[in-house]
Amino acid sequence: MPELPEVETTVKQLRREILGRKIEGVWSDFKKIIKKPKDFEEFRKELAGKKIKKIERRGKNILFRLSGGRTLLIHQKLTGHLLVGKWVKERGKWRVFSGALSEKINSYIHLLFVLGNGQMMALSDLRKFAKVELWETERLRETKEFKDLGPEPLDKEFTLEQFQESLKAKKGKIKQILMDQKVVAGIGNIYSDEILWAVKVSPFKRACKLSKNETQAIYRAMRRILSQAIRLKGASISDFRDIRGERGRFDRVRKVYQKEGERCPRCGSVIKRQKVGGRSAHYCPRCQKL
DNA sequence: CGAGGTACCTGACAGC
DNA sequence: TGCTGTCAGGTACCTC
Repeated sequence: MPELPEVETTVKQLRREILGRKIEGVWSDFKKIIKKPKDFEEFRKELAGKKIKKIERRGKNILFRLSGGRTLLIHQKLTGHLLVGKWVKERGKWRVFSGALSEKINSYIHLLFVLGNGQMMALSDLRKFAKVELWETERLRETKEFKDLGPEPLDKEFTLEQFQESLKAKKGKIKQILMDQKVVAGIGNIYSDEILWAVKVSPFKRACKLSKNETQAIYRAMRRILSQAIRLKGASISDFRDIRGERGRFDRVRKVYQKEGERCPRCGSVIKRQKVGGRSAHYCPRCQKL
């Protein structure tokens, strides 16, 4: 899935394109993607006529604040991405009619919101892991998932002291801790690898064993790299696209993620890949010693 | 509580 | 050409 920078890119572009629009209709060929309400007809009825008043990001979640006190939540998981344009269906596939520039045919559109002017917002999702939920805004705030979400790493209020405090008691490996949405919201596999390479810390190092200097370096690199990735409109290593179907440029500057067997740009050693908690960590065995 | 496995899906790619 | 196994930006849910 898109991580924080990719979701932020999407949200910024959506604000420009569809803020203030009314949802006129909903189409889906994979209704299981809508987790709440379970019944698609109910989902369709509740959305009909709602106006998109605000679009926000919280961690990796996209929140559409709608009229009538409702919030539409979309989590894109691994391969979901939102596209804005106008499509027509031809031989079972959605073809771009207007709006999107580079994505001419998309076989993975499973949910479409008709927004008026013939404009549409589509959720394309190869692996169908994305989740879509419609909430009463107040109820959503009370959910465990939301209350448990950690601070926004780019928030001014999120201080180094806070970060140090949250790592102090963690026995887990730092890579896993960085990806734990309860510790910090929005970091996933790409950016955790890139952050740790930047500060020469092993992904296997226990969070509680980090020195003050290391923690500070991670904190700073986290903010720097995420901001840089947002400026570059995210990473399109797999199939993330922005809402016009265009690729992000972070993958051009990444140093280790999915670069197993290549040379470390800093010391020339061969980049290794090793599992950490079920995910692949990519790192330089020389720069990032345990 | 934490750690680890599995489930949810589809597709690309390597090796036989 | 197929078949098999592995891997893929995430997270929920289960068991121990």
